[in-house]
Amino acid sequence: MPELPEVEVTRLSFADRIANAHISDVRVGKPLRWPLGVMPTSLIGRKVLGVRRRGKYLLMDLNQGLLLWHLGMSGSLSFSSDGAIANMSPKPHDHFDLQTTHGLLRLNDPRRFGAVVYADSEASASAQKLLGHLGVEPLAGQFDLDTFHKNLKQRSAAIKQVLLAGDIVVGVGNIYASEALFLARIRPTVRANRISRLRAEKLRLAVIDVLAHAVAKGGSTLRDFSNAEGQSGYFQLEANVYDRAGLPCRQCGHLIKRLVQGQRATYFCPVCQKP
DNA sequence: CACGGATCCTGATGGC
DNA sequence: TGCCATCAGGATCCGT
Repeated sequence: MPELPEVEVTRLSFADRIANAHISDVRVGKPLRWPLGVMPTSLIGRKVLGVRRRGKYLLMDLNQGLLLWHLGMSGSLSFSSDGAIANMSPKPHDHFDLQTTHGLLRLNDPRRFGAVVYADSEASASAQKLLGHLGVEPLAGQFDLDTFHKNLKQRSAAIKQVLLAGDIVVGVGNIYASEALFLARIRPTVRANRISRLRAEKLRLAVIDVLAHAVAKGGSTLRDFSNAEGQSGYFQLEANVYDRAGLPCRQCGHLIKRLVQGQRATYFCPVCQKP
């Protein structure tokens, strides 16, 4: 479900409200992608210091250790400060509850590709196994052209798949990869190491632009996205190419094409986007 | 070490 | 209406 913008919007919707809360209970539902890595009851009494984001992970700092949250393909978080949701019994796909003195943080994830993982510190092996290989943050001023272009030159895979891999720059998922490549006018099948410095700069700016814009719009192109306050689902950002196979390009009118790369759908305009 | 494919799981959708 | 195949926002593991 979530790419970087959805994760960030989710974070913004509850981080302030949960800060300084104390964990009063933990409920674990069906197994998620990875085990929690600690006895759930051992978290009771700890204090939530804040919530950061790294790529598509949310990092919840506790006064001792931290929790890493990932929403996978179909996950979403809800947080209720009042008692309304706090008293609601879990629905079938509610697989993790963090009850705090400020409210209930609940993970709903039908496909269970998401996870909540405890780590003693961000530098610990369990955290680094998940975070250690991640690329730079695109919206934190660390995403510079020299490094980006140098990294692209070392990769022979298609640029779409290199973006998705997340080890050069994080947060670009399947929707925004197609959208960014459209904005940069680059064909998704172009090998990364064949991209000129000039085109790498266009792509860098396109990635920043599409992600920042989606965060600012408070949501995304996702049909069923809702933040942790339950505000949902407006399709605010109009996709240029994603899920538009057979429809006319908004720029030139030619028909958008769909192809499959690494078992993932890719959409592009064969006229606007050059090999 | 980078690449391509298989894999985890459930629900929605479309064709017949 | 039922059944089956296909597809879906992610990321890891494995063989090459």
